[in-house]
Amino acid sequence: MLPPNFIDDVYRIVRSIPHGKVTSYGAIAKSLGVARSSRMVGWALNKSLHTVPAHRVVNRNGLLTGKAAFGNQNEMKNLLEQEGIEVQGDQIVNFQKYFWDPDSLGDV
DNA sequence: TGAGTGACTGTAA
DNA sequence: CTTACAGCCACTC
Repeated sequence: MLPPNFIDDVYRIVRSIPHGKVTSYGAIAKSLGVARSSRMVGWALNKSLHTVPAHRVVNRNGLLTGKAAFGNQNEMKNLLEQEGIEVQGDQIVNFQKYFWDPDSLGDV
């Protein structure tokens, strides 16, 4: 079972994503020790949609899979572009270049 | 109570 | 290269 503070942990990590960077559900899940529950990360974000910069979280392909949750499906793309991230259609260009590993929190 | 669904991922064919 | 399947956990009907 997920820790009761799971959402809070996701909240903290997502908020820690540097400006102009993005990460994936799996990376967050892994960082929390629930690598196999990546879906739960998306679920947690949905619960905290308006309390975290969820637009910085995409799937492992850099695809804006959660854009629908923003109400306006262009909102997520817009937010990313505002941070200097190039988005083509629903996918981040050079995703690997913008990718940020949550585990690098303590590395800095 | 049981079955279906989802902001995912990894592996196999 | 794309498509399919299984595992995962919580929520909703």
